[in-house]
Amino acid sequence: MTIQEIPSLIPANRYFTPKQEMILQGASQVFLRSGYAGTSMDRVAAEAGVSKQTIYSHFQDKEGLFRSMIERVTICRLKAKLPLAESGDRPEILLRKLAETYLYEVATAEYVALVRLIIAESARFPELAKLFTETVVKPGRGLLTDYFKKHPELGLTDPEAIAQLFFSCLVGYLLQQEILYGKELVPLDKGRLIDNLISLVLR
Amino acid sequence: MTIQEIPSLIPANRYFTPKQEMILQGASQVFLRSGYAGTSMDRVAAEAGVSKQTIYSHFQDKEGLFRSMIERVTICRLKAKLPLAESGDRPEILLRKLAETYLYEVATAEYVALVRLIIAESARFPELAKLFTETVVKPGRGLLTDYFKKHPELGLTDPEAIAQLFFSCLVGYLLQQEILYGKELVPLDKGRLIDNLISLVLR
DNA sequence: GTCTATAATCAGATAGAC
DNA sequence: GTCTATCTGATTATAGAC
Repeated sequence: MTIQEIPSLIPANRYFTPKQEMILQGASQVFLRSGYAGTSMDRVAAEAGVSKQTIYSHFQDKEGLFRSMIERVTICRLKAKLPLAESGDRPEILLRKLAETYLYEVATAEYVALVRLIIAESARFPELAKLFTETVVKPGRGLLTDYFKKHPELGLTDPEAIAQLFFSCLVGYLLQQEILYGKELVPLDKGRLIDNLISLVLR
Repeated sequence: MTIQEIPSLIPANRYFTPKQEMILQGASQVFLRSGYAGTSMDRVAAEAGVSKQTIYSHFQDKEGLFRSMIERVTICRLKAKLPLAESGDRPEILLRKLAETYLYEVATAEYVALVRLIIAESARFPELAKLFTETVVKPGRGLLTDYFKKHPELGLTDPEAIAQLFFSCLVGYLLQQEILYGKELVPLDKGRLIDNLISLVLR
């Protein structure tokens, strides 16, 4: 389940020069913290330590910069983290690995900010929301679906739906706790969610 | 489980005059379609059929208008929809009612736009995200938690976690399918999700 | 209370020097 | 290629007439 499977959405895995990387680094800082509209090109220039015109000479405009930044962060972040599940693991181990990897390793503050930003701009930049779905959700769901299909002894008659449900649960929990202030208002420990999710699927 | 339980977040259930209602109606149209930054006060004035100064005479500024609009839509929408579950129902009926009400009745296009907007502005307007959590998540989770506690025969040792999981699943599914273009890329029928969610919880 | 016209600000994008 | 300085358009908010 590698990145190459989504050719239409990724612009040829574009190469960036060191200066472009600097700009993207600064851009990600500001965009992830302040959102698309809340980010000025002046601020990005200051953060990246270059002048505004330099940004415009490397990226077409603000939209182009934003697109490149989201693509880079989405792909970098997921390329490293996902390929971990050994199919030889026992079901309980595999499911726990998946859920824990997602909630404890993938779901950093930066990742949460990325998700919020992609949701916020999903109408203006639908292709970025689609990239996220293709890069994060589809591989994860596919992996788990295949696993369930290979293990009929688990008694899961609709592997695809259970796999979707599994990840929906994790994403919904994250949204609830980290973005909608559930942590303050209706807190629930990550471990408790994981334990109960697994026990529901496997019992 | 009524609205009065969240006094700190709701500004005295403020009364709006007919003209203010007109403005809020226009504001909700534009804000929900174009987001906070993408909405100009000129556009709101045109949509509401009043002049800009009239808006400013009724609402302090753009932020105040936005706050009032979100509060009104959130409360109106949820006040009507949630109080439906009869505790006398059999578990399977009750869970199905809850899930179906949420996905088929509550989750209209307008509701999805509201959720997206609240997430998008959750950093700038944390009190609105909190209002949403208090109005939607907390009552739903509380209702279900109480129900699970009254029915130990279901064998759910951690009612609170299962209740959170139940709603996280629904919200995550909605986010995935409706906002992140899962409907196009990794479609899954609402009915299949509901059937599988219920079968996991009750089996 | 409501409208028209206007002030003030800000941010995206560009021109031109080096 | 990179920087400083500038232009231009849009937008929030207000002043003042009716």
